[in-house]
Amino acid sequence: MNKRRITLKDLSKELGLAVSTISRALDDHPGISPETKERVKQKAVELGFTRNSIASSFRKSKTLAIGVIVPQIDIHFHSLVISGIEEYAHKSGYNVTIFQSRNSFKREKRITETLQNNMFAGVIICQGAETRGIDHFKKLKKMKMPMVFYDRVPIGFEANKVIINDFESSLRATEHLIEKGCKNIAHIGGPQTTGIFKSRYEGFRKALENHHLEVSSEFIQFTKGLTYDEGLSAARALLSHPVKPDGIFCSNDYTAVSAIQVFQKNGFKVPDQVAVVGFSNYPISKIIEPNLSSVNDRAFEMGQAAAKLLIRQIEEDGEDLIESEIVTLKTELIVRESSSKK
Amino acid sequence: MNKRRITLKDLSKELGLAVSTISRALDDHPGISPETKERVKQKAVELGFTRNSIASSFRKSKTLAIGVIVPQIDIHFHSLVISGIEEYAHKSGYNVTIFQSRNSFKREKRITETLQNNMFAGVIICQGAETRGIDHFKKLKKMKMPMVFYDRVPIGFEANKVIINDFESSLRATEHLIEKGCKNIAHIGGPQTTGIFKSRYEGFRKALENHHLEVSSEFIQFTKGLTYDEGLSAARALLSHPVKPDGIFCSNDYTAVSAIQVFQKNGFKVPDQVAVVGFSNYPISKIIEPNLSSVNDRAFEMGQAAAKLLIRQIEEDGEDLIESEIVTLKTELIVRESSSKK
DNA sequence: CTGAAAGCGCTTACAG
DNA sequence: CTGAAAGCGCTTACAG
Repeated sequence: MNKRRITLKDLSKELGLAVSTISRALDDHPGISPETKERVKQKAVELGFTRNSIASSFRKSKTLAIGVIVPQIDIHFHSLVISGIEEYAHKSGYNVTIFQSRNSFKREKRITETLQNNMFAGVIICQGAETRGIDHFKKLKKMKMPMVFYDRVPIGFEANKVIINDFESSLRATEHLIEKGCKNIAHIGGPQTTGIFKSRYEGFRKALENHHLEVSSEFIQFTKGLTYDEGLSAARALLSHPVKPDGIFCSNDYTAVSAIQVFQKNGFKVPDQVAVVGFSNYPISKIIEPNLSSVNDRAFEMGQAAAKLLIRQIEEDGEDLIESEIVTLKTELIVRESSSKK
Repeated sequence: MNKRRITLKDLSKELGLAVSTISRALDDHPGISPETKERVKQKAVELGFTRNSIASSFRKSKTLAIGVIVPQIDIHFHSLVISGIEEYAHKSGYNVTIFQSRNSFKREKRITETLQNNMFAGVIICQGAETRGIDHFKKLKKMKMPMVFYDRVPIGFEANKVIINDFESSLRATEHLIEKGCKNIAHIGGPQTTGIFKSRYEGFRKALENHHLEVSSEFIQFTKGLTYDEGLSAARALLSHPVKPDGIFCSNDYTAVSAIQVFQKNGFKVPDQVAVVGFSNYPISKIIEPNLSSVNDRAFEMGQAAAKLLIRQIEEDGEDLIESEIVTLKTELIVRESSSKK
């Protein structure tokens, strides 16, 4: 037999106080005497009362739950972001519910429909790679759902966003290679249909331009998903040309590791003959030998910032002073051995 | 001005049908005529009605939310487990809310208190390293909260659990080294206060015993957290002895990578002079050179199995036929170059 | 400082 | 096949 949960009514009977008084006492409502509060709280502990937060949310028609839509949670970048979100949300009394779109547009749309059911106070979203159109986001916006996007954000859609400056970060990373004396710098990049990878490529180009360096088209290797295996192929392609690069800027760390390994295996010294810089500062950058220089993309802080922005929006509640805000986090180039030429 | 959400009552007025009929029609209740169902559903779409699931949960006093307590979500093993949980839960119509204990016992206790508020239909838990006692779990159990533990599970507490056979897996991994001809096998292990790491060590011991091999205490290196850096120290300690190991079994992949690097740097050939096997089959095992042999710990499947077990328990609802169940997943030793001696 | 009462939006047992 | 009504547990505006 299931024991029934203790309710306010039970406490009310036990203590001979009105249900409303009990509720207020537990809330530390100002107009309740300290003695009463004490009695009520003691009894609540004694009977093992916990407020039914479903009933409470229902009555107040607001919840303390945040939804997060990510392409895939077991990608380190995303799990770090979620960790940051959870950290900040937890401090503020919110729960975090995760949804994986697995880069399926259909699934992403279905999730946004689920989110329209009042369960969530707000949503944090990283778009899937396959996302076409933004009607599903527009629908959420129309029903005033507080929203924050991060990393892969919809363009041409006014909303709160937390991003890093991919262009600027890549420009600086490439300039670092130039300062180290590299003249023939190659790039291993991601799909150019994705804004952030396009920006990283453009930052790379801009750095070369600023320093009047040329780059032949064979030195630009775009991959579909920046995987380790694609990185191996890209690096081999770079090696197949008569002129060899003396520096490589990669749009993530996996491909940078591939580049290091392929060049080393072919007798090149890293960093002296070819310097390599990656992007994301994954744990592997401190493990691979030589240690990999990489742009710290601030994933954890990105999560915290997104949660902060969202919760502010949830709690300011209607005073639509701010239409939307774009927070750009500062990145940092972490220089390690792979680009430390003498 | 906020538009008010559409409710059943609105549909009722629009269609001249009772609220109860609307509710049932949307539910595909058998006793409603197909024509009525059609009309109702059409109108619902037209007005953009979505059921208020808070109200529904409240009324039915059950939710479709699962809570997951993990030490830290940005550890690859846990993010993979969560991915598996989300995958299965999503298919079954459940949401997944995550909580990080960050290995703090205090935090873990606080989270279990949060979970007692009716918001969650069940919980999946991986204990924190610091957990002392199980009173907080007992409390959850007493209020009939469906629970499943995975990986680091409480001993002496009857509950559903999903685990792998750490002892057996380690025994086999060590025997693999023995079959490859290793005679002096060392071990880099985790804290022996944690059950799974103790079992891995014991599996290692058992394999040696089965083959009448001795091991000196200097060959057993326990670390606090199996980190890469601790692995480096442990490997150096192994090297500092006059007799060198010709095989190393490590309780995770990070320390295995450390071992490979330290031994290589000191002129040892891996696998020919020293063969190495890790545990967990992390992505890095396919990247490090030589590629690392490792035990696939089935993290994703563990998540799926845990979700399946939990949801079954939630939905069987009272028919307490099964007191508790322990699911043991089969692991698999993935042999790669690091242990492929000729 | 405390209480009585209404009502949030839904579901379901009961009635016809 | 459809409807009227009760009620889940809480919060809050109103009254005193």
